[in-house]
Amino acid sequence: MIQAEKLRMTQQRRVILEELQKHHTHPTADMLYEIVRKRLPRISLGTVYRNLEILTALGEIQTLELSGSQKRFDANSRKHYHIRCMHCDRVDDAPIAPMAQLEDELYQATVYTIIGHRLEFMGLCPECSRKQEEQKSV
Amino acid sequence: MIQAEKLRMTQQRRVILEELQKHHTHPTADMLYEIVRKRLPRISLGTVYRNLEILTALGEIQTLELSGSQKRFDANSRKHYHIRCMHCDRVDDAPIAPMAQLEDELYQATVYTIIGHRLEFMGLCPECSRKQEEQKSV
DNA sequence: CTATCTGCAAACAATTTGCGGCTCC
DNA sequence: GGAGCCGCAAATTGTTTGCAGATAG
Repeated sequence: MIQAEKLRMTQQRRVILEELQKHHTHPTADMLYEIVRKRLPRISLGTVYRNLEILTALGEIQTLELSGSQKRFDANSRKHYHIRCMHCDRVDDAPIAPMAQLEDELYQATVYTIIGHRLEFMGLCPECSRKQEEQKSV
Repeated sequence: MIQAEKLRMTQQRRVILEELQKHHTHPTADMLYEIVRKRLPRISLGTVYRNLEILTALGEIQTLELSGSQKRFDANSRKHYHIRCMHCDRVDDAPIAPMAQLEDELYQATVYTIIGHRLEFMGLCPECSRKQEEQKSV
């Protein structure tokens, strides 16, 4: 259990949060590590992981478990959906509102107590769509 | 690229498929390994992984990338949603039909070419719901 | 001061892979 | 007979953790 009042605002924690807020690319831990390293060259990947976990527990950011082998991090902690490019792994916000009513549909049908849902779209980003079109026409 | 006509039906491959078809628990690779080991004690975990990958490529089964650190496998290769118990990690089919119209909603709003979506529900299974109720009343 | 935090390196967990021998067709 | 497969063990990948020294408040 993390107690907010015991936390310090270290240089590392502040820079990690600032850089995540700046980048809207939903970076993985190691991508963010490379970004943060430009400002704090001696930071370690372990510190990045530790702080991302703490910031998530505080509700400052959110940890995304999308398909793919790596977690992604998002400075926007409000509920929203994502779309991922199946070709280059780019992740963007899906511009549609969360649909709580999806859970209502299940409510009568399941023996589970429903707590939430995750919706993720798969597709091709504009760049990869274009490349694929070029392929076809050859 | 896997070519179906070059594949053999080995004992291992057949038993892995049979056991996955028997169990509707959406097992992880190591759970299935333990199950299959009762019939083929000398099988290796690597063989289980290799065959699950091949059977997925053939469309015989599907690999589920739900939240959590391990992949799950499902002998039902048709599109359907799942619900996972946040407490004990049990996974069941979510008894509602796939909603292709979710993708229509995004269609006009995004610059992506939409190819599909994944929807996963989180909740508490009956056993864990009950246990939590008991906790409260203490 | 001192509890919390960091860098480092080792540990861990899930999955993948190289290899030499085996087996299905 | 030989391409495809297996068991085994080592490698890889992403993430977590133990520890001794550093630092925020």
